[in-house]
Amino acid sequence: MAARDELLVPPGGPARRGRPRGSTRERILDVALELFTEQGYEQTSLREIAERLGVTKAAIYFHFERKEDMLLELHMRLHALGHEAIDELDGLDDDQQRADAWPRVLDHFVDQVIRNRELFLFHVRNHRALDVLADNEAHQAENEDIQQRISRLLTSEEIPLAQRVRMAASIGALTGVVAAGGAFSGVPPDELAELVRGAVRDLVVPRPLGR
Amino acid sequence: MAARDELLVPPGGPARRGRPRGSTRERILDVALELFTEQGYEQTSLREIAERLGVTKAAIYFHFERKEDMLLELHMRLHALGHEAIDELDGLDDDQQRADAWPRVLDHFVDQVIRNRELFLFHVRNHRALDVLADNEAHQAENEDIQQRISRLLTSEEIPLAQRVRMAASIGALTGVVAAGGAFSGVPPDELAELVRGAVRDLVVPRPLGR
DNA sequence: GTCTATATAGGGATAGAC
DNA sequence: GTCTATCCCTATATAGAC
Repeated sequence: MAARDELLVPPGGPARRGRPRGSTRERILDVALELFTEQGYEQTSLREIAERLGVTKAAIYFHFERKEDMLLELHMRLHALGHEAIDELDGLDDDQQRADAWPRVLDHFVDQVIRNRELFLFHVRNHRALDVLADNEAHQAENEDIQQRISRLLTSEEIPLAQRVRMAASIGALTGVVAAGGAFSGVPPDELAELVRGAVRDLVVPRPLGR
Repeated sequence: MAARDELLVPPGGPARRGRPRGSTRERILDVALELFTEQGYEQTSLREIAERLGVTKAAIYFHFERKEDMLLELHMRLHALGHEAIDELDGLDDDQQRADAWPRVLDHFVDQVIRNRELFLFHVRNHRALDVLADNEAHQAENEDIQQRISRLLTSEEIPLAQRVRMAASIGALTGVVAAGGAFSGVPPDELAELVRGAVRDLVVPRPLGR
């Protein structure tokens, strides 16, 4: 749990506790996050990362054995964001209950996502690239992520189709706002989160009275 | 207009009018669409496409001068899908009017997208890759696409933030359903489109009476 | 911790035979 | 229209000097 929270410190953020662990390593990850998000993992070469930092490729290999390991570390930070949602869903008995709890879970999830826009966007744009981590131990352990649970819910036959469609739509709506990137980058996270919560609620909670 | 419609014939579909123009070329595009969607444009090699067709890379170069040209041709087919929406938006005077027409435009757009799921998904997953077409003549001519218009609307200061957020969310919602891929692939297009229309309408049309 | 140099693999693209 | 063979470039990754 403590370890989980530690993953959430903002990349390159202010409070660097304990040993001043290699600022270079952090700087590499910062640049990697930025470029992976912008261009995609596979389109980003080590040379590119190294150049932007003013070092050589070989220098990077001192900090990360493989290119994959950067992807892995960034992905781990993201996992932490979904844990509350997972815990909440796991506490329920069947898929219909999980579907009905969706508005509540989503409410909280929206906050997490909006507040970690860049990390989330990195994930959205690279989730296919994560396949390369398939046979990585550390990843296997931490895996079983939200994405998978959600897919399972979306295909569950216990839930009416209309409800499943709206669940998929609500995730998409959230993603859409984050992916609109530039458009809302000036809006304070709390304000944006509130607007998005209102929107997805209308999407996912049936209208009370006749149209 | 006629040419535009012709682009919409289903890839590898039944009615092949005029000269039986090279079935090989069509088969290449079919495979390309599938692999580009699945793995991404840049992650798909010509060797891979060729292998699946049982030919060699060089054979592909007979039909397409450059790899880009496959991307271009698929992209062109997609452009056609957005034209009604563009025409409808272009008929209006200012951004606020366009924003208010959004529900109507979206209604129609949902149909187009759902009925051409694979092509749309191809686009969503590869729109960054389209940058390589930046200096292509044929593309320039046809360009000025919906994506751009939408971005412009989303950043327009004439439209209240809350409304813009909901517009972004509605696009995302549609994308989310399509991207959920497997989950709804069994559902007939018309039924799915109707469900999605209902959902995005709740998102984008303000609730009539007090909560 | 960072460098230069190199090994190895795979990509897109072209030439020329059939 | 499709093949074989090849060119050139860039990618990840490693070895070994400083």
